[in-house]
Amino acid sequence: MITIGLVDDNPTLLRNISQNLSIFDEIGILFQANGGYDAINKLNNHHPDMLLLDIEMPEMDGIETTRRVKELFPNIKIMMLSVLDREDKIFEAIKAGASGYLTKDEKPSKIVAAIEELMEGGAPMSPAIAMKTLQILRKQEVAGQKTEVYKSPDDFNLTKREIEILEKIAAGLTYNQIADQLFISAKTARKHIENIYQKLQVHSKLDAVAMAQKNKWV
Amino acid sequence: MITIGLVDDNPTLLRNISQNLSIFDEIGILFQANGGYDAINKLNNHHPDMLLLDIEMPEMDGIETTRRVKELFPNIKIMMLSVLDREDKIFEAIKAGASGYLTKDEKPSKIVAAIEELMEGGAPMSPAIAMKTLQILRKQEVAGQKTEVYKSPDDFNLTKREIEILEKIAAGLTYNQIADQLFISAKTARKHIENIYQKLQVHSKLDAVAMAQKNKWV
DNA sequence: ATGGAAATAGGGCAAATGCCTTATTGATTT
DNA sequence: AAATCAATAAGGCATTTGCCCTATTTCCAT
Repeated sequence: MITIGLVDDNPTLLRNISQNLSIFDEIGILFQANGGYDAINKLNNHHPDMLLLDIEMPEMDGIETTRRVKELFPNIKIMMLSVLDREDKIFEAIKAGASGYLTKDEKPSKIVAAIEELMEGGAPMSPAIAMKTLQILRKQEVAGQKTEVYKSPDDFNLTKREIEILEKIAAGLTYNQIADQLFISAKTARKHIENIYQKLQVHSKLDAVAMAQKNKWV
Repeated sequence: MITIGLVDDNPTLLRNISQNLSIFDEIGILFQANGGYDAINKLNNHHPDMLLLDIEMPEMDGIETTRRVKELFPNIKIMMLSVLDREDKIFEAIKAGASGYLTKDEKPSKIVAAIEELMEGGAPMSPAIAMKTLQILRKQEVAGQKTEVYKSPDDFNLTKREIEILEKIAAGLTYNQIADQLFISAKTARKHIENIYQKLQVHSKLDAVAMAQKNKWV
């Protein structure tokens, strides 16, 4: 069962959503809060998998709430709820740490689907919002466009796992730390790194990171 | 009914997907193509609502195909199919004009849901890919507008010699190589580096270099 | 079904690294 | 003149790293 905290300053909406979701067995509403402060307060006693968070609230809005919740409880996922699909709000929300973004007029079944998708690591968004997100991405991309002489990890036959490891190296982790974070033995981590060195033709972590940075893999 | 063109160089996969989708009445497969050229060719006679497009193809890959299709038929929507979820491919694809991105292992029902979401103007993505997209967005954001406040080496009381050493570290040299280049003993080089670590509050070459880069000393 | 990656895990060893200590010399500051 | 600091040099030691080796399991493709 996926546990949820509901946050909205409008009591009527709070009740509506709560009722709509109560039909579904796979969803459990742990608590309801009427604002950002109330939500953070209740998080001290309840630990839901995710928050459904209204973006327009007085005092502390959804974005600021997201920022604070993410700081205190990084593994609680955040789904933004909004009546509007204001472009600037979307990317503020994503920046703050939200992973999903729904308009309030979605059908309950869609909301449940979105909740499940979020738990699977996805980023469910209502269509109009998803489209805005793509637009933002395309725009941003063009702005940062360079002479693209960067090689792809494919050119070196790096596997996904190896790229993952490379990121950890770049983060300055030791073999043991990498092993711990990826739930593998230190020996395996070292083996991966050996293979990376082979493929990249380097001979130290420093060289590997330099290579990764030069090609913008990190 | 939503009409579709299927493009994949692998005949087996082509057949599989086609069979899986044929069960659903709301989907109609207008044509199948085994590559980018073939697809563009067939688009002259058929006009589907969207293309399901394999990203890894010989000759013309999914991204190049997307670019050309979007140029010729801007209102045909593109859903990328891929076995991988490589970050660089994702944003290449989005830039080229794709609106959806699925891994091939999705269940048929999910694929159909994604197709419908795409027609509603959304941007359906498999969870892992959606997460990558958010990461790209967050990263791009930081790159775009940053008022970064860089510290000076003086703030850490680094001496000239120490900065010189730091540059050598950043260049990936070992203690011995640094010693050779600066005409000092390896012991001295190591001592300098110890002092640098002290002052920067770091504990490895990697961390020291990261710090140097963050503050634009290198 | 069979072969080949990819991911996992481990042994062993020499070199490099990180960190502690002390010491000398010259330059700068007080 | 004394105190400080930067730069030099060295000894010692535990840990990490780089690089050999082998081996199993799973999954994918021929």
